[in-house]
Amino acid sequence: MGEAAEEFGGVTPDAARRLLLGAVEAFAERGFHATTTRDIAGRAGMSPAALYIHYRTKEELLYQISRVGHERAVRILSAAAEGGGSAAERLSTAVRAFVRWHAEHHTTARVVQYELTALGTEHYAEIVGMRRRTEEILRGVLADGVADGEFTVEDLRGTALAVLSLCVDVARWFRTGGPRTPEEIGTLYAGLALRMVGAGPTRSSG
Amino acid sequence: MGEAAEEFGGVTPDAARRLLLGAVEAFAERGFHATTTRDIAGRAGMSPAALYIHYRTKEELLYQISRVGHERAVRILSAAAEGGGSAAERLSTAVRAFVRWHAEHHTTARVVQYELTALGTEHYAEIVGMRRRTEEILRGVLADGVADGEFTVEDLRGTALAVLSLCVDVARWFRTGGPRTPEEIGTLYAGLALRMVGAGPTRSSG
DNA sequence: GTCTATATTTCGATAGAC
DNA sequence: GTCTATCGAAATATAGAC
Repeated sequence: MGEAAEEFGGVTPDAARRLLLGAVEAFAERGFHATTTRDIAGRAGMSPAALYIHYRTKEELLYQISRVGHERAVRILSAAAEGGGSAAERLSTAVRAFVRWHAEHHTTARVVQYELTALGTEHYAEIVGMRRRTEEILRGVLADGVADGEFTVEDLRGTALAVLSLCVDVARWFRTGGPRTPEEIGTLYAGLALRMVGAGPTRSSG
Repeated sequence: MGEAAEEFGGVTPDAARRLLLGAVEAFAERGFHATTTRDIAGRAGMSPAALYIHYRTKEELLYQISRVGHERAVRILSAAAEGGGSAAERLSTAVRAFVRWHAEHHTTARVVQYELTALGTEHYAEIVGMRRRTEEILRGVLADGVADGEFTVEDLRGTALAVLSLCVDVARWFRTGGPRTPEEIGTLYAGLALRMVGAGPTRSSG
């Protein structure tokens, strides 16, 4: 199927997982509102009615995708950001891992990052809370680097947001089979992020 | 109404412009597929049927918004990128202007940047062509800077795409009344872009 | 050009057999 | 737990009066 299988491997029963994977693909291709429950059920090899045995509404499918995806994204970012090493090393590792996830799991990531607004009010609020945590984690690394004198950043909040923008947007344009591997993009972006905070390798000025 | 009025001021007759402005607002808030023609007509103070006097389909509204918006965005970027000065000056001016437009006209920009996939096949192809031009313009500035020795960039294509990601993503998160003005974000991002190409002011290494 | 009224289609979700 | 069949609502787009 797709690279989304890895994210939702723990979902049971089997039919519920197949429906979730079908929904990820469909939402990523067409968007939540343009996707029909018939389409989702069809991708899972089931009748339209079968969807409602495992999920109460179409929105609940989006919520589960969004929740599990955000949990994974936060975990990946925090594992790198709160690991060992200098602020520069942690920033580099965090951006590389975060970007790599957005490229490798671009189908899931696209839904996670760009279909938020289709969530119901309460689900939306919950997800927004997780996204705030994401910003805080990255801002913490930048603050550490500034305190250490490793980074030169005037607008901490704005720069952290910019680095996140860079990472997240990978999900929008990445296509499997393109000229760069997820690993290569991760390495490129880690270098760009270091430069953005004033810690990157610069030219030998001329 | 909104900041979109400026973009579409030249559209006549009056009813056609009001419908376009209503569509921009609705598409930006809910997305193309979640927006009803009744909603658009309602925002324009008209009946649902009146829409079809001025536009053949809902998709044609999106196409007009997308076309005019992309034309404006390309013009803003190219005016700065192909102006005078060093590569660093042109990059700085281009990013500042491009970001500022995405912030000031975030409603239009959100539709322009994130509702592309709802376009019909032929319209989509036309818009993709304009977006390729956008990438080429920015890549040209970066190439100039590398040739001059002003910039240090290994992956020209990847770095140009990253700078564009940064600019475009402003339309996703910007809210009027937030802590920063469009001008301030433009200045911040111009500095970040310079750093990304190895031309930014860096710390006095310790 | 704009309205009221509606044709036609399609969608999300449910009922009931198995 | 899955299916066939379908309900009721809502959508895009059109018809015809004014």
